[in-house]
Amino acid sequence: MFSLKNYYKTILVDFKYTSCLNFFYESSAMKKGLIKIIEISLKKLGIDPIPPIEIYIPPEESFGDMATPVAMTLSKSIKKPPRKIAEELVNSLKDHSIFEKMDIADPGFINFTFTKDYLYSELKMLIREKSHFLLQNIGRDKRVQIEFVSANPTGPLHLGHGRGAAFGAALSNLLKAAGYKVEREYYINDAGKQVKLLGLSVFARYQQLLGIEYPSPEEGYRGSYIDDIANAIIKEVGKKYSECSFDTASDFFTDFSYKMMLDDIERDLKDFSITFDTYQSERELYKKGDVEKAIDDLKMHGFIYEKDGALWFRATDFGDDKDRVILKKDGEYTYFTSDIAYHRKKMRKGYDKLINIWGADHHGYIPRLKAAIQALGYPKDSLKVLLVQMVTLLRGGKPVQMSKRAGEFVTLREVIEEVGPDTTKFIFLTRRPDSHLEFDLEVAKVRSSENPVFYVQYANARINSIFSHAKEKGIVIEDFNGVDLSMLSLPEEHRLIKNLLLYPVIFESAVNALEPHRITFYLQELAGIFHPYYHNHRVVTDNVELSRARLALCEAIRIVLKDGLEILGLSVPERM
RNA sequence: GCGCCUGUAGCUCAGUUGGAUAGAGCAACUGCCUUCUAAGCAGUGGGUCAGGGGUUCGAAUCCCUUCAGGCGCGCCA
Repeated sequence: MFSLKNYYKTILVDFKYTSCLNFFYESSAMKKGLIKIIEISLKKLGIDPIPPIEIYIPPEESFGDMATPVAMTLSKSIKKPPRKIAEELVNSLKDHSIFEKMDIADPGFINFTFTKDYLYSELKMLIREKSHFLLQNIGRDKRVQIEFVSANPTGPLHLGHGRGAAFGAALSNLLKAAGYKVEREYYINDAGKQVKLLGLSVFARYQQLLGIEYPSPEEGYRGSYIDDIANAIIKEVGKKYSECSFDTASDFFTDFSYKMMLDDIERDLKDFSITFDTYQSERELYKKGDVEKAIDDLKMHGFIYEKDGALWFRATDFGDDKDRVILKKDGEYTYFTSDIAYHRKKMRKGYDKLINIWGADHHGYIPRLKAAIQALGYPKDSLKVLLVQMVTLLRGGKPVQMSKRAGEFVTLREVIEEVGPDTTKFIFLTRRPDSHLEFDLEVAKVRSSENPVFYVQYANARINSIFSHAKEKGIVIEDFNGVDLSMLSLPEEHRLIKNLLLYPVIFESAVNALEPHRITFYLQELAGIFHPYYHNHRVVTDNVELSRARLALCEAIRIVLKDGLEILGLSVPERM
């Protein structure tokens, strides 16, 4: 009988692995193990240098479990036909007990099929050591800060912010699961013209609501939320500021307004299950002298000059299109200036990597910020800016009119209320962030009964239900160790096991590509194998041993589903 | 004019960073609830991967070019 212990021994003997546990838990055993085995065989065959070994899942299930094109890759450099290389490699791998078979396909693909015993042992590992199986220490405790949403507190969140929020949160969860130390931050633009304009817009509305004629600012903010703030102020201070000038009331109105807006935003995010670890205020950067220090720093390094009565930063020294003003001739700083200070502060906190998630409309801003980071003496790629493309909101195929000026737009809150938070998130997370997204309210709503998100969640709920049923029948499993997994002999069961064991492969690729949506697609696939299996075969039957084995399989599925759903920031309902 | 993103089935989107015969969901049509949940299952149809050229064993994927859509090119934020 195959035993895991023997397998470890095989590896120890063959490859002189001093720490086989690392080898197993570092990533997918199936993939990494295979890579290692091939590398060693190639070395034995006298091939040097050994190229990076590519392993992928074959296009047809019948081909095998995993495949490599390495023979083709090598063909040129060692001047041998790919088929010949493949044959030699397969030959040298023959002794390994984990392969049921190895096939060579034209022009030189090698297809590997694992033994069932190997699959069972890996499945057992998944169930027994789930934290090790799921937590792959790719990040090695590196500190990453992810800044996202950071919407100006001058209006409610819209759907575009929602996309950034869903993506940012999922990415944070993903990296955290991958062993990074992740901090999520929201940058509050509470200084500068925009919040002041908000204050003025509210001030005008305040006067109007008190029956005093006062012009709303030309380019000011409108919409019912402005009324809400103005009414809240009336409730708070009554007519205290009626008929006084904006100059004297400016601070109060501005502060009151943006703080109320910020509360709203926080509440919206909370209802979307998005949380942050830290908030950074722009005002605070000025107050604490961070902005001054940043400018001094740049001056010291000689990247600042004066022209036309303003101070300029030599962004062109680092590849930007033009130099940028950091102190205007009217004595005000630009938005960019505080942003330099902000990122300087971030860098000085000692993160290994900064990730900013921005709306794609800000892409033109990247070169100047990266220029600033380099001018401050940090490597260019210490900051990674991920762009999230725009969202077009439709209703029944027709664009919903969005006029910020007229205050007519659909807020994130309204969408969540109409469509539901999980469905909304799922729609965001089934797309690459850089693809333009069409969000049709009618489609999202109509589909909400048959939405893919429920398909995945339902699989988990179903499994819970199976376990309750098993309990009623008197089958309770305290320890899966004693379960005989070789009872799982159906092709569907082997498919499920293989799919589960591939989760770490998908996970790792999602981490490396910074693309949580790969998890979403994987979960749909897993659920798509489980549901038919459930339909065609009963888990709990009179055959107790078989029932126990199938329950173990269900347990493994539940572990992976839950892990994936949690990474995506979706709820995991126990029953539906 | 310059820069960034996108173009894949009727619709919305994936496509393992260059791999084998390009996939899923929705929509359409046909069946299945006396069973551990029908938010489920089984089946059918659907493609010039925007067009053209190139790179190589191999391209939806990389390079060039044309076309189409979106966004950006402030001493605004």
